Amino acid sequence: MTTGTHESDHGPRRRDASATREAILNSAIEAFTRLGYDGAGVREVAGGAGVTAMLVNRYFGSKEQLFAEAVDRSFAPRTVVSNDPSELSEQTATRLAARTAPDADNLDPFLLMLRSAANPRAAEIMRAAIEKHVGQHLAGILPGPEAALRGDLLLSLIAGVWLMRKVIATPALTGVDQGTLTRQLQDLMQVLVDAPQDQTTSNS
Amino acid sequence: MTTGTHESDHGPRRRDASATREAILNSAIEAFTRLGYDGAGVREVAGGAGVTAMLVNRYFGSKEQLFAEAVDRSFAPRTVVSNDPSELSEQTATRLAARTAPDADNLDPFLLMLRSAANPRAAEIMRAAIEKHVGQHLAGILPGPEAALRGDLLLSLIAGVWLMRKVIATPALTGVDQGTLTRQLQDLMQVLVDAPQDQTTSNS
DNA sequence: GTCTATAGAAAGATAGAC
DNA sequence: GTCTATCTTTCTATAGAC
Repeated sequence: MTTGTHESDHGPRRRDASATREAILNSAIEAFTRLGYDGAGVREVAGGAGVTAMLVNRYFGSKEQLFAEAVDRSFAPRTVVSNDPSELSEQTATRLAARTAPDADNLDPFLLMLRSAANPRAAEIMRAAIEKHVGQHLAGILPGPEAALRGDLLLSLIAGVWLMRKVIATPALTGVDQGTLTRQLQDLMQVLVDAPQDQTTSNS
Repeated sequence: MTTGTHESDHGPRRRDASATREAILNSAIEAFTRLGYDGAGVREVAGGAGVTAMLVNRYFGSKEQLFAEAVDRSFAPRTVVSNDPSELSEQTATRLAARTAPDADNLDPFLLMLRSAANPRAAEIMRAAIEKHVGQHLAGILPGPEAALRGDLLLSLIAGVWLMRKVIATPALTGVDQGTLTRQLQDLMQVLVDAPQDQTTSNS
C-alpha cells in the first residue's frame, strides 16, 4: 500500500528510494571503472548494488544516462592534479606514480576514461565532463599563454602513463622504482608548467 | 568441386584461400582500429572482406586469434617513432602532430590500442606485441640509463596525446595550431631523449 | 572454398504483479 | 519500491549442404 504503520515489510531488502539510487550509482562507478562502458552490463551494476537489473533503468532511464551520472561524480573530485602551480609538477608526479603503482587500488577517473573510450557516446560524455571539471580548472591555474593547450597535454601525459602502466602493464613501467619514475614524470610536467617563450606561429 | 577446368563458378565470388585470408585480416585491422576489440563483431569484419562470418572463424579459429594476428601486423611497421636518436624528438613530434590532426586518416596502431584496451585479453595481446615490435627497439636507440623506462614513457606520451586529441577530442587539442603543438611535443620528448643525470634512487 | 541456417548465451529495456 | 518474467536484438561459434 502507499503507506502503512508496519515497517516490517516482507520481500525486498530495502524500501528507500534515495539510498537505492545511491547504491546503484556507486556500483556503477566501480563497474564502469573496472570493465568500461561496453564491458559493464546493467545486471553487473545491479548485482553490485544488491538490486535487480530493472531498477537500474527505473532510476536512471538508460545505461547511457547512468553512465553520464557516474562519470560526472567520478570526475568531480580532483585528486591527481595539484591546485598550486608552484608545486604542480612535483605533487602531480608524486601522486601519479603512487596511484599507478602495481599494488594501488584501481578506482580512478582516468581508468574509467581509458576503459570506456572505445564507445563514441561514452567519449562524448567524458569530453563534456573533462571540460566541466578539469579542463577549465587546469587552464586557470597554469600561467602564461596557451594554458588550455598545456593543460590538456598534461592530462594526455597522465592518461598515457595510466594506460601503459596499469592497463597495458609494460614490464619497464610496472617494475620501475617509484622515485625514479616520479623524477622522470616531474621533469616532463615541468615543461608544461613553465610558460613557453612567446614566438609567432611561424614554422621556421 | 575439388578441381575443375571450369573457372566460371556459380555461387561464391572468390575461390582463393590466401586472398580471402588476407582480405579478412585487412578488414579486421580496419574494424578493430575503428571500433575496438569489443566493438567490432565478426560479422563486421566479414562484411568488410566480402565474405560471411563463418569464414572468419574458419581461417582464424576465433575472434581472439584474429585479433592477435591483426595486432601483430598493425604494430609491425614503425611509422611514428623515428629511428635516429639525434632527431627523434623533432621527427616524432612532427609525425604525431600530423597524424592526430582532425583531418588525418585514422588507421593507426595507437588507435587500435586505445580502443581495445578495455578488454583484458586484448590488453595482454597488445602488451606482447608492443614488447616485440617497439619497446625493445626504442630501448635500443635511446642513449643513457633507464632507456627502457624512458622509451615506455615516450609511448605513454604518444598514446595519451592520441587519446585526448582523436578519441576524446578536447577543444584545445583539436583546435590548436599544428606548429604550436609540434613545438610543445618536441620540448616534452626531448626530456625523455636526453639521458638523465645519474643520481641514486634516494627519495630525498 | 563458401554458403545458409541455427545453436546457445548475453545484452538493454519493458510489462505487469504484489 | 521492488520483484519475476519476457521481448527483442546481437553476439560468437558450429553443423551440414553444395
